[in-house]
Amino acid sequence: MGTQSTKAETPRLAAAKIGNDVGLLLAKLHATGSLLNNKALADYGLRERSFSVLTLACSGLEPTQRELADFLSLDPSQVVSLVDDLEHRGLVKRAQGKQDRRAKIIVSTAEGRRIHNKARAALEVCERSQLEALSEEENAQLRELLKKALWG
Amino acid sequence: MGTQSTKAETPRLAAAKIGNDVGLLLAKLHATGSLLNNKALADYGLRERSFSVLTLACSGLEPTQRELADFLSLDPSQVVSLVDDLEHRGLVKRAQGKQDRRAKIIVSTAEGRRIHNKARAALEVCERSQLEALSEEENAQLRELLKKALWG
DNA sequence: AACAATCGTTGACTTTTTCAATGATCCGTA
DNA sequence: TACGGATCATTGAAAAAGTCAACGATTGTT
Repeated sequence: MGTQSTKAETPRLAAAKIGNDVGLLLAKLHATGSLLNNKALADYGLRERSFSVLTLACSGLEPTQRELADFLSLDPSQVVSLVDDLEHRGLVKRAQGKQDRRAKIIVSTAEGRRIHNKARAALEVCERSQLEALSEEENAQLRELLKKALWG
Repeated sequence: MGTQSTKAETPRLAAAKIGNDVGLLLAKLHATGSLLNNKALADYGLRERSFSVLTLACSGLEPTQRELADFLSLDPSQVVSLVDDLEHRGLVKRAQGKQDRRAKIIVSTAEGRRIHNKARAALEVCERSQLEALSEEENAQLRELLKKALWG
């Protein structure tokens, strides 16, 4: 995640054409965001990824591990580790797939939902501060554009 | 970057509240983008990061390695590796800092600029396909929002 | 029934990230 | 001017993350 000074960074280099490169802008905003998010989630023993898994486990959508891997752009083996960790801590559990007995469905426990609610609140504060330069409307606009870019 | 199927992903899980989490949206778009970008840059022996460094080296802004690290959200030691690689291939060179003799300024060679132009063209095609769900106007809007979020 | 494909899991392997230590240099201050 | 603390690039080691092939169990297809 690189060296991240707390003092406001003077973006002398943003003038370069690269400052228009969507790939870099995404990488940069993602990097600084991850740092803040992970810091905020540390109080709950979570990181960005385990939080994502927990969120989906709490969603009622009953995702399989394969779906989690696809949705989160992770290798299936990484999902195994994440779920192992959450399961050991009693926040989620593996249930057998309904149509497919190979698949395992990840569902949250009551404790998992409790932790999730707290963590989510903390993350929202965090996200707001990350995007504080954006108005409420621009914030929503950004979300919509990202979603559209991903899923049309 | 995890398992990435070529077939269109059915975003069943996007319905979850997490589909509104800016952090996840950024991570996801960045992940899929990186994959495509790196594939496109492979023809030139570059990756996203070395391309970024090369771009800044070509910009005329005469960045120091420290500035590169800050701007690209990398550890200074990672910049050393990236510059080492580009320098060995004759695409950039290290010059002594003007005011500060500790610092090293990274500048492009003629060959570096040649490669950069080709790579940039390839990346633009790639980026356009990544954001094909967005209109030209939305594309520009996304850029502006990301820049504003980063630098106000 | 046989076959290829898919799911979760494991383990090995590579790459990336993180961090502390170092010599050179800069800057503020006594 | 000289001292002391800070910053720069660099190195190397340790930790974390990512990649990949193989496996048993199960599925769907022929």
